[in-house]
Amino acid sequence: MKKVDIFKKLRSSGLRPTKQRVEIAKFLFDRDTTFHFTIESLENHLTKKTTCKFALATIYNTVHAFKKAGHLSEVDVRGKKTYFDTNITNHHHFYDNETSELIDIDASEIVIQKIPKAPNGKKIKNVEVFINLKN
Amino acid sequence: MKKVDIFKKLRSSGLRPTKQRVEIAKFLFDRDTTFHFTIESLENHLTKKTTCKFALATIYNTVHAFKKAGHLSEVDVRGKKTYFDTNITNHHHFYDNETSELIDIDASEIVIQKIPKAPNGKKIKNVEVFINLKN
DNA sequence: TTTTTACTTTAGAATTATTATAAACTAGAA
DNA sequence: TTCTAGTTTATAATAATTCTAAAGTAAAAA
Repeated sequence: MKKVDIFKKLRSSGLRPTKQRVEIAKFLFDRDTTFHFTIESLENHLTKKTTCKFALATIYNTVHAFKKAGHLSEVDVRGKKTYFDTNITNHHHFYDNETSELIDIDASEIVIQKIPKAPNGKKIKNVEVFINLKN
Repeated sequence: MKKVDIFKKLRSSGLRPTKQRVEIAKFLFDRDTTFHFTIESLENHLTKKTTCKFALATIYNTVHAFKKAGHLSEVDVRGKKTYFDTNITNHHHFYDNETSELIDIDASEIVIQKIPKAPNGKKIKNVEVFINLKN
């Protein structure tokens, strides 16, 4: 992923490229592997590794705008904090309870042989597999 | 499930059978099908359908004691509220985003053919399948 | 380039779900 | 019946998140 894409991400999310937003986008999208984070972990990084100031609200707003635009997905993890994922493809997760770490599993790595059909007038939107790990 | 079990549930959770706890246990366990709830939905029912008073803390404490004793399980659902399930067997869920409703799927209804092996020194604790529904 | 306007950031307040606290109450043992 | 340990309760505290309104800034208009 190239740096130039960052501005595309911002534009397509309806966001002006301010200092803060560029730093957030750079950190989230200018990387090769997918990345899992919480607002808290993102804030820690930003305040440590960049020179500019970040209000929490700015981080929340920017992350939500990216999510709304489809550049980030949200992962359901037991607990209070919301986890986000830069991988927006259909995929699954390992979750390590000891370290609270998420690991992506490519959709092709899991094959489901049998699945119940959706109830009444409903359809299946997507299937998420969550594999809890232990030591 | 019979009413007599309720006292067993309470005892095995280390709880004295107070008015409030008996009502909660009766509502949760004296039923044929599994039940999904949040603390809020449980409180709504209890205040409407019973004569005794419930402090929120009592509901939280009782539900957590049941969970700790293994009489309730927790379900990961996107959102702020914690969902509980009276089905403590290994099973899966449909989730209807429109109605915020959970529906149990028996473990035997889903067969997984291919699954990645756990990373490094980790083992698979359990596999949860979450099927999102749409209209 | 300057002005203007609409969008942004920010600190702090508000909200929501949950947990902790400490005083008044109660079940069950003695 | 009395006593003691466990309970309920209202309220405060905490944690994550969202809201707000004033001060700041990017980009369009002049």
